[in-house]
Amino acid sequence: MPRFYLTTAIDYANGDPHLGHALEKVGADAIARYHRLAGFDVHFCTGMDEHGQKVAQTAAARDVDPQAFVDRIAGRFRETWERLAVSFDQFVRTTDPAHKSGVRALIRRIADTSPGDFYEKAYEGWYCVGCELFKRDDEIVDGHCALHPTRTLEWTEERNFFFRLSKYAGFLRQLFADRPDFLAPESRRNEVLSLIERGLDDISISRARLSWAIPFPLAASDGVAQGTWVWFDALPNYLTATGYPGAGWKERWPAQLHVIGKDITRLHAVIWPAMLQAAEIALPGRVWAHGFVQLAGERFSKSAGVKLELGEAIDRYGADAFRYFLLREVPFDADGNFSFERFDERYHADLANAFGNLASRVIAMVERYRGGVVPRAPRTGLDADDHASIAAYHAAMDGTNGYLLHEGLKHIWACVQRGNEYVDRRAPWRQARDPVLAADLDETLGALVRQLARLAVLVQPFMPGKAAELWSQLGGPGAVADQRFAALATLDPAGWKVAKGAPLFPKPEG
RNA sequence: GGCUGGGUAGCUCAGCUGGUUAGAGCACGGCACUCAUAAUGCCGGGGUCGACGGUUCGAGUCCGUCCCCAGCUACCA
Repeated sequence: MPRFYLTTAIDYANGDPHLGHALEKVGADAIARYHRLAGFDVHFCTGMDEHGQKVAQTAAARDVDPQAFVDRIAGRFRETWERLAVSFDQFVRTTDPAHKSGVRALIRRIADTSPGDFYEKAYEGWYCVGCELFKRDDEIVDGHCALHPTRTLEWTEERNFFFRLSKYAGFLRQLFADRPDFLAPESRRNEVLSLIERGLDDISISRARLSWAIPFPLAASDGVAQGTWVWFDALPNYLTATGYPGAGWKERWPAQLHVIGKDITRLHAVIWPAMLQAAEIALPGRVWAHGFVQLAGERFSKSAGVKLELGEAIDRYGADAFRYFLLREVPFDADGNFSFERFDERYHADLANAFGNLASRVIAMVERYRGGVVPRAPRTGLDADDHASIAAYHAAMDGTNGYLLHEGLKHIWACVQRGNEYVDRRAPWRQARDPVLAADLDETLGALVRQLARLAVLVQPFMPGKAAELWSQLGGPGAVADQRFAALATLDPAGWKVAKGAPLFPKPEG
């Protein structure tokens, strides 16, 4: 069975999960579930980035131990993803002992494999004891730190380790030439290409005085202990999650796909490949940079003040509808908007009226006209037309053209629309009135249940809960999650016993 | 400041190498149907295609200038 190891970005443990985090996790989950249905042996990894000055400061401000603080945040993220049915197989945390030792092993390996890629350099500047940070000129007001005007700034020198990123410009240029699909969508790829052409600077990768960090494994010449700076701490999580450098890590690595936000493209498409190359470790297959959700047209990000209670949005119609809305409304290769007005519209139009009601009317007619048993029936034009839509669905979902989840949903809904048209055109209630038309009625109902069974599978990556409900109402064997796309063309529900349940997408009264 | 992408119906968008009356979904209006969550199907109204100028027999579709939005990036501080 082909393997498919995919990851999401790990989120910074400095606040609660929000809509932006949710888009990425839900999108990656749809990709993961899609690949399971396509027959891949999927490993889906997500997690938390828990070190750094900000975390330490926030924890201190609340008078708690940093580890206790991140434990609590990580718990809230996990709970949120579970509530959203994100089917991760692994939840990595950068404070995990295994991650920490993996990072140190990776750094030592680079030092061994590519001696000279790490070097020490002195850095000097104004240091604020209050912030425990060097300050840029624009952060200094009247000779004092803007945040700590009562403290005096100290002109300080410290030695840090640097990574010779500049050395890898040629390698990266070659990488992007050889593997045009390494980074997508194309707009992101072009940005990174121009970045590389402009030239790359070496990056600083350790900090003295950084206490809440993985101890940097190489000794500085001045004897001052260094903490590992973010690049070499967070990025390797994808690798350490495989157990690196322990036995068996190569069975999972390299990852087939990193799903990230467009704001961290540079880290994943430039720094990360260079790090791996320096260690002579295989590169991941692809990096996919999704866009952002905006709220009422305003930029929504970890630091922005624009907020929306995630719980409130999920509670409105449930996790499945929330997942559907996000992935349908926000193009997965660009930005999109979230609004409750739009959410309500789509819930009613797409889910309740079109999809839910199609299931409802078809199942009701099978019960009423055929005692609940799906009649044996020949294939029809409905099947043929649907298969064209299904081909388009795969083209949007399987990665060959990127991961255009919104397009995938669009093609599923073309089937839904076709199903409703078919019902009206065939008018099974009329066929039911005339015994001479019994075979026609069988054909109509058989075609429709066949379509619903297909739809349950196609929609499963997006709405796993509702897909299972529908599958169960149809009387399908086993679990919908265990179905395979390959078997869809020959899927035949003849003989299944349907049982109409509660509406799939009930409308709130009023 | 530079670079990239974009500005098309109320909303979200499609319109390939220029060619008859500019399309889809949602929203809105009318008709049909009654199996269904008063759901569905059909028909329809609605757009100076960011602005101005140009090329052409003919331009959302090409060229120039400008305005606006988003992203990447630089410099100053």
